Amino acid sequence: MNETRSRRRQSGRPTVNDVARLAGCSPMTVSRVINGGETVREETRLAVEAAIRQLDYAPNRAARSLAGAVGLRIALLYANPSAAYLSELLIGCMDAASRLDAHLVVERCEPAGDVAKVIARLAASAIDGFLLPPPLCEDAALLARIAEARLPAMLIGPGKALPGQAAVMIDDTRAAQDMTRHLIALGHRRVGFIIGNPAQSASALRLAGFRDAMAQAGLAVDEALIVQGQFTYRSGLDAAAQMLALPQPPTAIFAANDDMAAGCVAAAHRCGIDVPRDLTVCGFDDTALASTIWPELTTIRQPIRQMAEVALDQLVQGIRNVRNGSAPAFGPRPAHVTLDYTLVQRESDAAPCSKLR
Amino acid sequence: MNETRSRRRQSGRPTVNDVARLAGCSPMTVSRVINGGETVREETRLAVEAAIRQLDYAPNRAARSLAGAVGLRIALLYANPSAAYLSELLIGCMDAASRLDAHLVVERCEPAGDVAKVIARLAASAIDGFLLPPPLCEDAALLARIAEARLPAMLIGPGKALPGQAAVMIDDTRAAQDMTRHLIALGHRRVGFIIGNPAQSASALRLAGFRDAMAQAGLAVDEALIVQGQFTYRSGLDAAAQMLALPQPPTAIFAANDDMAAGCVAAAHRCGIDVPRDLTVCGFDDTALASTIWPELTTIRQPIRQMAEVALDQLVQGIRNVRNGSAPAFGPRPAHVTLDYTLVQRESDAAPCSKLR
DNA sequence: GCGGATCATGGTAGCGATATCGCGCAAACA
DNA sequence: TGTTTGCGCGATATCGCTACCATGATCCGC
Repeated sequence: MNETRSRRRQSGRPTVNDVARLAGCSPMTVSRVINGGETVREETRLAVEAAIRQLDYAPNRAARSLAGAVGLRIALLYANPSAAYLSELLIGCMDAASRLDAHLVVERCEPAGDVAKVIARLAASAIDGFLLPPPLCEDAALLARIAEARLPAMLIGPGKALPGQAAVMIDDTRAAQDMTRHLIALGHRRVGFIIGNPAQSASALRLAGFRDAMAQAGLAVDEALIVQGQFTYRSGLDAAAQMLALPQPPTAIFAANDDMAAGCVAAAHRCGIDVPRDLTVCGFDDTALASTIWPELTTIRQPIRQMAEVALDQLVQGIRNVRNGSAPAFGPRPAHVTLDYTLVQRESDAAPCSKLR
Repeated sequence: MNETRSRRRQSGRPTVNDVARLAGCSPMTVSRVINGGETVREETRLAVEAAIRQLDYAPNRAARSLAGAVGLRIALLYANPSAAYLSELLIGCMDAASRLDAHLVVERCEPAGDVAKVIARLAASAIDGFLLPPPLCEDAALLARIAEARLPAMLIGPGKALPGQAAVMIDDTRAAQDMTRHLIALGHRRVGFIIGNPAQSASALRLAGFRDAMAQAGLAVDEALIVQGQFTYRSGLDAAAQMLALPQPPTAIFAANDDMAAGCVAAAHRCGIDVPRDLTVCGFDDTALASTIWPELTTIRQPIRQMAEVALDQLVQGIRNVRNGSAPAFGPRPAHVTLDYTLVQRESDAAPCSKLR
């Protein structure tokens, strides 16, 4: 009767018992090996590991969490619904969450709102950690509340690496440098720059990258061609209008994000200036807008999905390490992870038009 | 010893047993009630439901799936990465999925690609049903493959209700009527319309709504003011340019989606026409673009999130009903669900300017 | 009015893993 | 030598729920 396996058996997947039998030990020992067991002889461990490999065994999640391994609940907070960013983020997080067997709680959280209440509620509902995409990852009040609740957080794409805060990001400065070099390589000499919202530190980094690259190419930067924006379409439109009204307008404008770049294109069209023939415009972020408008924008793409995955990986691993005692407290151990971006060339850039040079 | 509750007890959460005790029945009956029990007396069901509410009981996911309730895997296929739409959709689906304890598999699927292969792979990986947002919900080849695999699908926002296909949608015709009436109420008489991509049936419905409302108001429609578009920014730009070049241009343009409306605004600005002072422009869908550009678009918002939730609800319930035998096969029982839309008034509309009248 | 179908419900046995004990056995101590 | 650790490991008891029968009750047709 033992050999007539219950038909309830969900799938042909091997179980701890199968592994144990093959390894010649008890299921308990198998479990110990799997969970970073400490008191297992090397020899035994190897046998178990071999058995696991041989059977292609993978622990059953449901059983594991039922048996006491409390579930891991991660809150993904978001504020600025830059939808393109959010959807990529969500997809990355969902993938990682299902892989890591963590439960993802997605919640909107406006910085202007009652942040403390949101955190308190989440903390009370047994949340184990936070994932904070921009602009939340730079919200000091929010970070303080989370720290008070003694909960770990992982920052996604903050401009600046905050000490003591684990983060996944790209190198904004270098990306801006690359884009600037790209413009210079096209032949542009008078290049304008529209700065992003000063409250987000990525703005300063992108500006610095721009200045660096210009300086390295031995090009002087006309301060009249560096205009403050706010990351909004409208601010880009205004900034571009201002630059194009100059006696000697730029032949290219690098906007610190796509929304502002789209505004630039609109401003140019209003002045009867063709993009990219008479003016090159490029953005940053590669949001949906970049490939919606016409001409489609040359921009910098962040690997948002991958960033989300890495962030969740790190967060979950950190929390598990604390739980099983192999780490005293959640700390940014691998500290900050920096991933690669891509320069996406589309249709909004070209060599400068001779008549405007 | 029975009263010294095991310290392994994960949380203070109530269990089926608690509910059963309170309801005066066995845990088994509680389980039946929860899972759309069929053979449960009305009286008993009510008692159980009352107990569940009183204890604020919620089934334990892990236990449920461990106990043999095979997991429900739903594939959400998407193609056109209109990011705004996608992120709303994802959030709605995730909410519903976590509530219903279904596993969501999100996958990109280009209609141009090898659809058959994608479906085959998914079907092989034990997918139980599909969620199809536009434009996939109108892809006949895709629907045929899914039908061949004998898997249920739920359409989200198809223009037309396809017989035999369960769907969640809004009334496109009525929404277009409402928007048109709104324009008429503002005083517009010469109203242009940009048709969407002819491959999506929503296009025809929106056009029909426009014509209906105009006719009802006793206004003649100048066929020169009805231009074919493609749902893209560029097509909207071209269509608007064409209309504005007419000897007697419209005072308002209703574009069948936001991208095209944004193109209209750009075309107007290029001609030195101010929006909304000299020209009213409105869109449809309320994607992120609508509130990104300037002026922000007056448009129609679909309750995408809610649509996603309803779709998943229906799909999961349908599948569970088939599984537990209370339905012979997945069928569009509540058939088509139609949800309400909202007319979002922003800054791109105004009463017609007298000088252009 | 009786056998057999159908219904509403309960008892029991797991699903696959881990928590908790406790047992041997070796090294370390008194 | 007797006792105390401590380590490596196994037996057992759940975790919360549902599948699978078994049960008694009601209902039907002949």
